Amino acid sequence: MPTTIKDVAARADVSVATVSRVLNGVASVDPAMARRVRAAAKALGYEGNPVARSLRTQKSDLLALIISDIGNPFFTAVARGVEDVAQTAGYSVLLCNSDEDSQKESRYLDIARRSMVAGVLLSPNAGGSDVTALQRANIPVVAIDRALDESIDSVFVDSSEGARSATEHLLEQGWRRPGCITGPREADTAERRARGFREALTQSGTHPSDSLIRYADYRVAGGRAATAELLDSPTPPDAFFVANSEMVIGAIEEIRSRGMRIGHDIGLVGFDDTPWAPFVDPPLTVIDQPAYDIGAEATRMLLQRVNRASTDSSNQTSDLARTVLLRTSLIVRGSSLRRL
Amino acid sequence: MPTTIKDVAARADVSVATVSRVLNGVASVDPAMARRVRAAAKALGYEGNPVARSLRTQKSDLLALIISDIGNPFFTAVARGVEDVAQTAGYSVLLCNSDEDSQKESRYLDIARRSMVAGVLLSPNAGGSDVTALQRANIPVVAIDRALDESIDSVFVDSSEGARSATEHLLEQGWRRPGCITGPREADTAERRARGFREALTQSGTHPSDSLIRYADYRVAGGRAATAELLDSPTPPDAFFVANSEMVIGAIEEIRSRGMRIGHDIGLVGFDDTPWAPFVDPPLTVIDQPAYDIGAEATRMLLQRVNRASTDSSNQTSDLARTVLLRTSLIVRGSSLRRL
DNA sequence: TTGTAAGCGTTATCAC
DNA sequence: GTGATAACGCTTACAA
Repeated sequence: MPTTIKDVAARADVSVATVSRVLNGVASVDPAMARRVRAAAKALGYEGNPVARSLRTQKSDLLALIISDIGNPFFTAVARGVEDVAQTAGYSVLLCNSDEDSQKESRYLDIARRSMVAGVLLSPNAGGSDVTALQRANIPVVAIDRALDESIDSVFVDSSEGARSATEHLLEQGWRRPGCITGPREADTAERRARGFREALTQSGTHPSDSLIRYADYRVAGGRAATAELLDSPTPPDAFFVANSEMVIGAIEEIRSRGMRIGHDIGLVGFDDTPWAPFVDPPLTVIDQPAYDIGAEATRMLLQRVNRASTDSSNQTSDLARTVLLRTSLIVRGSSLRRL
Repeated sequence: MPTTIKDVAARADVSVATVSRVLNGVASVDPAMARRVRAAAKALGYEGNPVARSLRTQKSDLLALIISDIGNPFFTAVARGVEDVAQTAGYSVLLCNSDEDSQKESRYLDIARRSMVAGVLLSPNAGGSDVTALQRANIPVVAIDRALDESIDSVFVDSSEGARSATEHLLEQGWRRPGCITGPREADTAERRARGFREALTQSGTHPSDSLIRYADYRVAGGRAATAELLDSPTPPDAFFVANSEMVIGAIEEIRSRGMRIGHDIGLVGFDDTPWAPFVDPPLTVIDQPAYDIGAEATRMLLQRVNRASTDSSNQTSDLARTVLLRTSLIVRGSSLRRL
């Protein structure tokens, strides 16, 4: 039986209304009384009941972060950024892993809404996510990593630029026929990365044949299968740009299993830096995303909306949605170099 | 304005009490009425308000999982196991990252309690965690990865056995002077792993000098510093057993920076398998923990407590705490082999 | 079997 | 400036 506001009121010999006012710093109360209240609250170790408060105010100090793959270091870095900013602003983060499963995702979206979270950060499922219920409930949403729709704030990197610079780098190193393994067709990041790949090829005067591109599932196994397919094609690529850090593991597996040597017979560039990238043999060249910053920035945007939503009772959808595009960077290591 | 129980009652032309009874399947109600209620609920898309329910029942269908490092693949695998079991049982998981910071941890512990979660899964902070408030509130706790205290259910692996087999393996491979880099003194896993290391040495007839053991912080940088120290000592080790997957990255960094070759000049065994362990140069030998199973099993234990706590009103601390010890396995790859 | 009503712990709207 | 009190949406005695 935790201390309630009643206990505090009784001890301070004031009404519960006054206690609430003092503790929330709303309206003005007699300084002496305020002191009594604060003393009583402290003495009793009063903490307040967030559930009751939520029921009454119809909101909480919880943020939901729904990510599509908790095993992906990119998302854990995002989560850190989110958490740091949220924490500082007095919010806590409910972290949900949808595992790229749209059923799980919509379940979590439901829970978030019904639990009256203050806002939702979402890395949308490849299939596209339905956030209309959230919008109807006036709960702000910010999309992370992938775009959602025009009415939703988003934070992500310029995927096609990243892909382009990866591919250009491969060509500069003397690889003749780069291939591309990207994510599922439904994911806009996958399309953008494929597009950047094509652009680089076109710009270099090569025709970007679709036979050099494979759409996989952003998973290790999918990456491996796609690599095998490409390698088995009549005119196999001599280098790969692989669009995330899970699939690149699969690519490495497959290449190794065929006895080919990365950095000699095959060039390789991944997407997303990881702690282990420097230690694989040879060290992995990657396109790095500022994952922490993505999380932090998205949370800042979300909290802006949250605050506006509470002040202004009007529907926030009237505001224009903002999109923040962060830059990737190329980190050159051994896997993309061409040693003969 | 979501549908409330009142709306359903009005539409079905019954009292709210009846609606509640039908939807919760408690007590018996007239079948015809029940049908009407269900129809109304469906028509209105009634979902129920978990916050109101929690306030009334003083519990929720949320589980809190507080882990000490979200960047560590071991914990993300644990999280997957937790989530799968929880999901199946109709619970959702609030995932919190304490980042090995006891302030953050106790903050999350507080939030969990005050949010009336049904139970808490905790990978205790190295410094030891205070869960007495949770126990007072009758919220079951299960410790993961590290032991907490005798009154708390726990699930973890036999750390000293794992460390012993790692060290024995190193000796069998012909390394003469294995060193050990373990976690912080306050973490019982760190002590246990150091103990296993010592035992293996003793058993082989060597005296396990403390100068071969370093306590670090389970982080990359700490692992690197400890490796450097050991390597700089008057009689440096020729092999390392490193007690987690973060620190082993630091160890590899340091060894490389000195131009030493793992698997030739230096042997190496890590703790925890990771997706990239097969690809570092040379592939990393590790002690593998069944992380997913740890999460799943811990959640099963927790849910047992949760159900008992709700049925039985007596204090659950009277039951004996259970400890489940899972087994590690040695995965031999190149880093522990001794090629001359 | 069903309905009425009392809470759960807050906040917010009133009168005073 | 302060205190009753209604309301948030639900569950659960207790009556009927």
